[in-house]
Amino acid sequence: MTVETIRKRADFLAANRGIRVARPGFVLLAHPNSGRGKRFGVTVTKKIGNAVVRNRMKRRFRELLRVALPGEGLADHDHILIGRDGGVERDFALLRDELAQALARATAGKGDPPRRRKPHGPRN
RNA sequence: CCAGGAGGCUGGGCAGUCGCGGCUUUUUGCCGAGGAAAGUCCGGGCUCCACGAAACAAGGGUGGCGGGUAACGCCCGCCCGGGGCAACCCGAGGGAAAGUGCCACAGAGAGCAGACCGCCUCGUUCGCGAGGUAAGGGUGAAAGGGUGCGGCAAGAGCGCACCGGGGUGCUGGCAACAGCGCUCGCACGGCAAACCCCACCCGGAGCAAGGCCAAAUAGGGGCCUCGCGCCAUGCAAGUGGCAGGGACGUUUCGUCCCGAGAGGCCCGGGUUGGCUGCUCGAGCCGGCGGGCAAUCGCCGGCCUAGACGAAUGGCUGCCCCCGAGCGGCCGGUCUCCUUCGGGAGAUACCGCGCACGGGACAGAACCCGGCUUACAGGCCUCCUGGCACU
Repeated sequence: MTVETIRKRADFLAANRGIRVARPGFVLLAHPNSGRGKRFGVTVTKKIGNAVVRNRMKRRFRELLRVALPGEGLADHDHILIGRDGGVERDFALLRDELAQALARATAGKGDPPRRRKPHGPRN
């Protein structure tokens, strides 16, 4: 089976309301998509680095998801990986293990609390 | 060999495996980032918009001369000025005799010059005063040509020679310009990256340009068919009454609501989306020819990413380059011993082996020509100066 990529902005925004699991190199979002199969998307903001760094991170994340999703992904869910600082240098095998852990937590329904927007004050 | 100058190339390689984007005969196979893809600073192609042509105005740009080019602010060659022993490097390099403006501070004086000190002459009450003088001192970024000789009271282009400069003629050069002659004692300080003047160039916006297709739902327009009860009032919209239909409640009845559209066909616009523009082009490679060169011509061959939440990646092995570390190692080198066979020790340096770490700047987004900036390491060519050798 092929795993589709997510291309619509609305889907990315919807995933924000799903299960969220944070790991050192990335944040995993999982959100039910009403029967459209396993899909994935990648978000790397300009905060992470220049075009070379961002593209490299996206390529590595795609490879991670391509390997992991058919076996460990959540059925009929959108999976989004958000890049964090340090995700480019991090060892690929380590990232693979961390993605497996994150998917296991998401399957069990245990996510980290969604990020709360603080109108003022420093972000933790 | 050392030091220096100029220019060009390259930007890890091979293999396996799992993937991604295109094309494909959809099994299979082929192709798939850069020299800067970057900054978006110039110049074009291509689109749409505006516009009789052209000129002028405004605004912006360019600025020695000649050539190259589709074009350029780019490139090549040359000239002039400056720097360097030299190779070579640097220069926004038109006009200051069209006009306006500025030249701070210092200084006596800063642009139709100017006597502070000094020098000279005369006078003198010996304190100094009057006059001459731009050679010397001092100030300054700059003091109205420079050096020398003559001259003079002291001086001064006052006179002369050479250099510089202005004017003019001849010669060479396509030209910028150069050389030579004659002439003028010198009249015209600098700044135009101050305004300005002169010559030449420029319409605007950009592939989110532009073109095509178009579902569901809602809405617009046209035509046809059927329908749009009665009374009162009002220009009309509307309002009231009666009749009709519906909802609630078991019915009489009460309360509330509805009461003019419906159907068919056609047309146009158009959101999300899809297709196109989209890669055959001022193209790349090789050869020959013209030209000092930039570059141009001819012939032959080749097709070389076209993505759009955006494809080039992950892992593994071998090799290459660099770094520091470990090992004294059948190498080199050094020290000591020696029966001259060799032996023992050392390891800064060269070489060797072993694991370890690292391999730059950076990712196509309509396409070309440039410029600028970033860049680990490696390779090549030419030239200059010096030293050594034959």
